[in-house]
Amino acid sequence: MSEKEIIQQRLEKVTALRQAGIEPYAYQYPRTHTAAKIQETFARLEGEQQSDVSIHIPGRIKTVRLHGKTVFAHLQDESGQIQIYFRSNELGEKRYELVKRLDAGDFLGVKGVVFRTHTGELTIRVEDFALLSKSIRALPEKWHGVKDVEVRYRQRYLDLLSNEKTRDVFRTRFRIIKEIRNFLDNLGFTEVETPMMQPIPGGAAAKPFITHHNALDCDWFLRIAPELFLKRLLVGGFEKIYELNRNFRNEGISTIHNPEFTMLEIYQAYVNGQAMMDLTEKIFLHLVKNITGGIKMTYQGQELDFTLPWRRLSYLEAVNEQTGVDVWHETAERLQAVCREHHLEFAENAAKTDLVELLFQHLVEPKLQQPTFVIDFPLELSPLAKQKEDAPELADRFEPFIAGREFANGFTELNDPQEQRKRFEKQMQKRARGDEEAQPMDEDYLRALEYGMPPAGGLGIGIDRLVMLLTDSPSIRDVILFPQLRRVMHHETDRDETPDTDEENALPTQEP
RNA sequence: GGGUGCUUAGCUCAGCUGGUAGAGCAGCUGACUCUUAAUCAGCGGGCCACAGGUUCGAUCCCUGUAGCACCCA
Repeated sequence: MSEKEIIQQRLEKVTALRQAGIEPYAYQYPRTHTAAKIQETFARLEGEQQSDVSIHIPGRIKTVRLHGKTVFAHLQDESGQIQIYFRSNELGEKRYELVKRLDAGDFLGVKGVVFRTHTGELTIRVEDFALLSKSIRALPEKWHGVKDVEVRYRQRYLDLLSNEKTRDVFRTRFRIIKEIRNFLDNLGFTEVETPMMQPIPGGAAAKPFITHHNALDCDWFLRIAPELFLKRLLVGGFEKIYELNRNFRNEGISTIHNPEFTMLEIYQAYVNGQAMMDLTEKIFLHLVKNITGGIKMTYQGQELDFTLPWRRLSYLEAVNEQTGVDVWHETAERLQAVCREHHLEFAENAAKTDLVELLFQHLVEPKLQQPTFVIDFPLELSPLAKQKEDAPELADRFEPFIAGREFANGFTELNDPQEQRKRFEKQMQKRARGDEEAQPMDEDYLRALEYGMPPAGGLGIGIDRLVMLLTDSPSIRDVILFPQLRRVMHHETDRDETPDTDEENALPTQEP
């Protein structure tokens, strides 16, 4: 039977139910127990015993096994599954006829007593039931679930309702986020909110998404980072703050990049980058212990050891070691030659630091499997970070790498407004040379610094990659509920059913 | 942006050297009052992603397009 015919048939069931005086889409159902609660409460029920009182439980029918005068089915709710058992002689012929018309996928509420079957499974002997919502499409295959990755991402609800593992990953994701908030709140940090729509997209090296404000007739940008606004809050007197929310970057999509992603940024007044490095270790250790249960864990078959302290590695020394060249003191020509040796492409006008960064990304990063802090980045790559006290060409900055990936970025915040202005000017020169990711001048931010910003440490942690790590997921799409995919116009079946409407009318519009 | 691969029933998948399509699940009919991937007997269900080309004939070969995946930039 084709999909269309199944839908047609189920719609006929809906009509038939209404004619019989039964509303197939209910408003509510009382719940005394969840599936997990039943398993827990009646765990010691044995033999002919059954619960003294009737319980009520709503859920979705996952499987149905029809046996003439009896029916077994499994009901699934958020907590798990419970078997339910219908008997013709207990329900009466008329009610039993309705049971036989139920489909996998329907939401059902049942009232009954709990007992254990001969094969030992806790089961509800149904005394009464109510249809809560009629499903008119066939559920994914009960044994394999949805496998097609495209369906899993585009119709995540099917993935969630048919694959236990997917539910687990997202439960863990939201537990991680909650755990981070608890951890920071306990340390006295305040969670704040700053603009998602910004007049100047700053705080990171990335291309922004552009949006348009109609009333003001001007372009705004979806933020690539909240950094510059959070530091304005330091100027305003906040001392320990964090923001945990979405950033948007207009870049390619890959297994570790989604155009919108979740970022945690933390700022603390009166401490330096070293303090933020300590905080990074504490946060990671806390999460690894809480989520995986130990201090060592496995990611994609590789064991990772989070025992403190993590290895510290100088950025330049690491590149020197991998290239066998003292990169900082070489000419651009020599660095270009080294890049070519390793088959790395670069722009003809690339600055020396860009070439060194290229070498770092391709030769050093893949080697950093065990948790490692890379420290002392070139200042030119760090326009918002303070210089190292004893090495002004370097930034007082660090990035932790795990499994060959960057997980965070932190530094002592630059609070000298004159120096910050110079850094912006240098970025503007890069922009003029065609570097679209160089950071634009932000006069409003400079003015804030001129009023005085306390010394402070800052830290940003990419939450999606962190969740990938802790759930052993190979792709960022596995940890984002609705990852960004290309637009598909309409499904074949939807097209004929959709009435002809003007494209404009189909879009939601805001009332004046 | 470049390369490679995938797209067959609602779902999970077969399909040989080019001869017009198969299974299991789900669905429908029937049997069955402790089943659990229930079982047994039967029946339906396909624009083989889309558009061209080659051929007497294309799910299969060629070209293009779309979506997805992986690798590279």
